[in-house]
Amino acid sequence: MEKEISQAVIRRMPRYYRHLGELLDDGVERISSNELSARMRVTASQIRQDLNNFGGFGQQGYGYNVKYLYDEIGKILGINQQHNIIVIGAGNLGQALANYVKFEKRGFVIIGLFDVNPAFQEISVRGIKVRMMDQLEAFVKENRVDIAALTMPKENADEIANMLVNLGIGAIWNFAHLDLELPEHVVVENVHLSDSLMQLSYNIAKQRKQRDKK
Amino acid sequence: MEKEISQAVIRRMPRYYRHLGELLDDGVERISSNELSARMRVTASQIRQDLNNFGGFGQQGYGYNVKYLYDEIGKILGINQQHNIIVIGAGNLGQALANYVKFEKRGFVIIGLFDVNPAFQEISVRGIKVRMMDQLEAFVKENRVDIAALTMPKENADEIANMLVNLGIGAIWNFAHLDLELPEHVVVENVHLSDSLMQLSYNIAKQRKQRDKK
DNA sequence: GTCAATCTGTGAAAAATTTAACATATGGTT
DNA sequence: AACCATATGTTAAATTTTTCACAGATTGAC
Repeated sequence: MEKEISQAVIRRMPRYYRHLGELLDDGVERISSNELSARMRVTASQIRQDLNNFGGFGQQGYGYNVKYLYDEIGKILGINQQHNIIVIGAGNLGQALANYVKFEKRGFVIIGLFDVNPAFQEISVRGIKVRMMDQLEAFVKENRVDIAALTMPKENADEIANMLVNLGIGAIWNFAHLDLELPEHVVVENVHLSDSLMQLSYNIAKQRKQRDKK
Repeated sequence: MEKEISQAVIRRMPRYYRHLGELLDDGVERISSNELSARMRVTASQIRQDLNNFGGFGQQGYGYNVKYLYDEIGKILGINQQHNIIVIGAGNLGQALANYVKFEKRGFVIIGLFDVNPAFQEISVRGIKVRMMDQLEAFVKENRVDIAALTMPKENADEIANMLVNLGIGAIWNFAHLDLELPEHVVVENVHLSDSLMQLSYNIAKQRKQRDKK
């Protein structure tokens, strides 16, 4: 009889994880929801509510043990287990992801990098050679792939995403600027940079209006 | 007496804009909230409520004129005016942003690219030479810069962000993996890729649980 | 020109999320 | 050992967000 935890809560968890990691690096051993609240600019109540969705990690009169809470949130987010990632699209963005060392510390390992452009065959990123798309199917069948990151142009993204799903891949990290049409059971996380930029643009205009009013 | 429009609504607007753009490309002239609802997998009611925050763009018995609505949302998002962007950090991610031609169509123009690493001085992206950080201040004073995109490592991100704000830049597109500490009036849009990846990771675990239960 | 079908804009209801409030447990101090 | 300050977990209230429902406007068919 587990209650579903809302995505609103899940979206906040990585941020808690990040701040706790920073506290850990700074040698802080314990923290109260109030202190964390001041640091993160959210209400202490929200922090306690969020955490209590997963269990009581704190102690009355003491607060939270930073290391313990950090580890627990890590488990919740599935960081305790390895995730193998392939990146489809070896342009700058694909290479940026492949280069990002920090991901590996969290168990996210880039095991393959694919592109249609033969020019990329020359390139290898952190020891991973760029493979051509016609090798994709064989690769996926030979290796466990948990996540496919789509960093290619949107034109054929939907087609390739469906192909990947048919090959058994259950999760897509989508950077292509479109909404993928995929079966229910596939987990999709979108990173729409242009959407983000437009939100920024809106808020710039809003801020200007507020300023001019004064 | 304007009511504040919630960020929840604003986050959805670029998605409407994107879908309307696709419809426009497909030559669709009009669309009802119901049709759009089916396409976008959100309720028709939400679409109508969202749009009505900004005004009545539709017509009873007819629906919405795609071109008109597209343009209106563009205006709302501030896409009708040019935004000059500088990118701090000329690594793969910075280059990816600088290379992304589509942004320019929406009025987002990358006018400068900066890095601390002298090795990048050789590189230029779409005609933009990478400048060294010591030229940043002069550049910002000579050019109107609306947005600074931070694509450098987190270590000095906060310091540089504050420097940029002191130079008069009012908006930060932050890709560094930390929460910036900036004055109230600065508009910040975060793109935390590792947060996104962790959310994906959580949802993968959740999906596995659901599947195994059956 | 009339009428049925369509579809928006909007007020109200329902649901979800956030914040407040507090009972109760723990730690540290004297 | 007793007591006060601290701080969680949790229930309840407040707020926000989403969905429902429908009056009224418009279109298109005949």
